[in-house]
Amino acid sequence: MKDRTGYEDLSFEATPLTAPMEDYIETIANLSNEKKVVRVKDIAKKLDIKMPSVTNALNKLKEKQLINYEKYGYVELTPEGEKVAERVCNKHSCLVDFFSDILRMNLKSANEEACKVEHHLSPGTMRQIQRLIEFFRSEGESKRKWIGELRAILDERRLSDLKEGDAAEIIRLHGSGDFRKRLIEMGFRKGVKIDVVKYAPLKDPMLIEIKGYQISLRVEEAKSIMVRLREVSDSGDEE
Amino acid sequence: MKDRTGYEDLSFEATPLTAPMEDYIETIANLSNEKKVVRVKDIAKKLDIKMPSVTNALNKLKEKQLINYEKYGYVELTPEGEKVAERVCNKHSCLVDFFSDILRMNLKSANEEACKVEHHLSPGTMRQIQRLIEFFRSEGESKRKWIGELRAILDERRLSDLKEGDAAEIIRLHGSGDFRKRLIEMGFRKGVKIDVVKYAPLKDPMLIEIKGYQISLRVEEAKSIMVRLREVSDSGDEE
DNA sequence: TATTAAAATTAGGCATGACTAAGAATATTT
DNA sequence: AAATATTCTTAGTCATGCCTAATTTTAATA
Repeated sequence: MKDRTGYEDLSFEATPLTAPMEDYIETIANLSNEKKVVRVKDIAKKLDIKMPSVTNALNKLKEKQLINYEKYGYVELTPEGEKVAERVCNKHSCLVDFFSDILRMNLKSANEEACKVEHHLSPGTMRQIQRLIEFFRSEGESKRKWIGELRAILDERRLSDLKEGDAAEIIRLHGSGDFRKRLIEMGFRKGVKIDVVKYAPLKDPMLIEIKGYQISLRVEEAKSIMVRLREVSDSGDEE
Repeated sequence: MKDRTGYEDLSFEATPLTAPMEDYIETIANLSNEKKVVRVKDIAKKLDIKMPSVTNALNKLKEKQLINYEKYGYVELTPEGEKVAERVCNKHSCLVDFFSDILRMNLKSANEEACKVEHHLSPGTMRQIQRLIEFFRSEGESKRKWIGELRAILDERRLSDLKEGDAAEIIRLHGSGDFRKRLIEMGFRKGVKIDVVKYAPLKDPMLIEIKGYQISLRVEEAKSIMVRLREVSDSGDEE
């Protein structure tokens, strides 16, 4: 770090970015595509943190020469920053594909899970996941049947495992006794369609829609209802 | 947190464990199986951190009633701690299976990657991965062929992507010009077996063994040599 | 243009979780 | 049993990355 050597630049990119810093870069990249200019406020909102935290991070990213940024000004990625962003975003979308196309999770969950692990997987691992996805996507008659088989398995869930917006169809009822009887009386039978309207704030009673009626179920109860996902919901984050 | 309410216990398990804390629990569980007693020193060594850091963490885990631990004494998981450990360890081994059996990574890499992401995936995601693994393992004639196809793809790597201890077989040489010629002269031909002996400390020149000779290759050069993994190496962490 | 509103920054604080240095407790050896 | 080694803890430091409160700058409005 001594000056006067003429080699200061060599120390750049030496320290790999931390997970939160990668998140900043990723967020800035995404906002650049959505908006004309990227402001501190936008980043704070997207990451659900307060503005001073953003200002602080931006100063660090500027030091690393990953963004152009002047006090009270807008934020822009440098070419170097773009490179990082591309790397991170590629990881992210690869993981989203994995979680949604292969593991059959809805887009919202896929995105959330991708955000959580994208900073921690090595390039080698990502490459293998990428290939797995490509293989699943490549054509082939016998393959299609096989993938269908797998999806049947992956799409079978406990009702309690579904997310808001998921649509499903009853396969069977586990459990026994009074509760089971009550379910059957309410119309819970094989083939009947169910939509998950939403969860209570505490995530416990879940509100579902069945045959036009909305019913609130305790999560513990919903565990005994096996369903098959009808479509991988595209539930975007409707603001 | 005010006292005199008589309800202090209710606040336990309220805060979910952080990733490092989960690591401590996991490490303690593993050491319990390996050794008679678990000591601060063992944990420090396993996690590659210094002893004071361990002491510090143990005090926190004790507060959360996840371990039994007295000053200068041994460490033991409480029943509550065991529960956490089981949850974490299950995640870990499920991920190791995924990385090794499905993505075809060697055991060492699989373990490393599992360590990095195991704290970040939700139970729902784990369940889906679990099912994917089970599906791959379940029998079926046509399935076997299909899996073989997938493995052929996943086992094809650039020589530079292999890890220490991996064994492979040359598929083809990319690149062109002098370097390619030189490779061919040295015996790099389709079908020839290669073992990765080790990487230099800086990870750049890699030392391989081919036809009984050890050769040092620059990673950049090794990228042009496509190989097929011969066996998923069980390279344990030989101390 | 003066005033108000919004956005951004500075300053200072806090929780995590690592570290070093130094001293105390326990084990091992002689 | 005394001396030495090892292990462990305490005390204090540091980097991250978040926060709140207060201030400053910029933008919008009257």
